[in-house]
Amino acid sequence: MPAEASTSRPAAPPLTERQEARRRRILHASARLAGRGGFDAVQMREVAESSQVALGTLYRYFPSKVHLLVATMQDQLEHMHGTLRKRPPAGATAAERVAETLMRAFRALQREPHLADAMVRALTFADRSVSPEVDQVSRQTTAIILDAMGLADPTPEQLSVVRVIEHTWHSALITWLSGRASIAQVRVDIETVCRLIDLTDPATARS
Amino acid sequence: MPAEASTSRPAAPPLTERQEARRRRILHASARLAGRGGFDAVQMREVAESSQVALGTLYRYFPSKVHLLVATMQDQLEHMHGTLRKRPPAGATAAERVAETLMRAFRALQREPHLADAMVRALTFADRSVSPEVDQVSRQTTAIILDAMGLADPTPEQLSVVRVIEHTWHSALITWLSGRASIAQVRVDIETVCRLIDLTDPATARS
DNA sequence: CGCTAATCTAGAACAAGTTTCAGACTTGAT
DNA sequence: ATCAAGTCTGAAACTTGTTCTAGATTAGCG
Repeated sequence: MPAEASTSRPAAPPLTERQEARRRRILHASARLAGRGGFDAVQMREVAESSQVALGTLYRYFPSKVHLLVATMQDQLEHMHGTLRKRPPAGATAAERVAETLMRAFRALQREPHLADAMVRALTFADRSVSPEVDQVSRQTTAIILDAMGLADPTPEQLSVVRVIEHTWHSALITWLSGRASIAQVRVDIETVCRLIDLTDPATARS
Repeated sequence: MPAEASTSRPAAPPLTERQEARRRRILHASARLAGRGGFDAVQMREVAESSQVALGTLYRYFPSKVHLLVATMQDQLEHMHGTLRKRPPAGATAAERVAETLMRAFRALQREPHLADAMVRALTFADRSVSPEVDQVSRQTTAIILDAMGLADPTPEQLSVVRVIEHTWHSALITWLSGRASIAQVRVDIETVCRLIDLTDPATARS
């Protein structure tokens, strides 16, 4: 499977400038509303009005609220990945670096808990019709973790470890967002799951 | 914190027989509809009609669709735990037994993928207002895993491992349900995360 | 039994996601 | 410049979760 081709739909027609601008306005409005009351505060009519676009147009760009929020998350993740590239984690072992990276992301989310709520809820609530977009988010997250590990071409075993880390990351986030786990618990759980890394291949520790 | 008291609301008034029967009918209808089309197929009006109860009554018993589906999951989990007790897993190590238990549960869910979809989506979509109920499900799951490990009083470290396993379990289930991961991948991920068990305390292996 | 409070019912009403449609506007090609 | 095809708009309609109300029923109690 080709690396880039798989991230774009069958043949995404290129957007004109005005269309690109509309798309931006929509994503911006979505993030703004989400930053206020979370998932419920992102109301499609309000997003449309706020981004100066007709409701029908909003649905042409994003076929559902979940699509919209997942796209919003893609947007935010790109930011995050960029930021992380600039100041890479400094831990000695791969496990430490991944844990540090995730905790850094976690602190960023803590600053915008409502936005985090909207994005994560959308992500886990997404059904099959959103699979390509969710998958894209997953790939992006995988890339961030592999970056932190300093791995270029992981073994299937290591990929499984990365998936388990992502599982833990998403689910721990949810339990925190819904008030069922403390920040401390999330940290401990992240550190716990990161131990799997050195278990799989202690050689990645120093490199 | 008291063991039993925390699972029941401030003072759950005892239900009369007819009320108990209504509650059963509702849960049964919910599971039946979920078994067909999953989350979307569980429509409150239809649940009400199907269980011969007025819509308002349904909402008195379960204050939202998510509450209803989480309660449905509690119901199913009890079944499952009972079944598991009768034929406990036979692995040599704690990790093997937990993996076997989860895979058994997974196979059960595969038989009713739509029901699984409805329950898991509800679980992860639940907001703070459903926390007590979701927490109850979480405790039940924890109990099942600790049972499989053969642990009576776990350390905080071990509890973190169990939480990570639960995180992985839920999230892996979601990726499978939304068609983004294969059954084989789920198995591998479960086995991967279970390795954390022996890492924490190899002594639990035989017991 | 007869009363009172709580519960249940049928149905309307409301809220927000989604769909639809007729007409106005853009875009790209000729 | 002009035409056809595609896109955008505004507004109404539809769907399903949720709330509300007025009246009927039931449960518990003296």
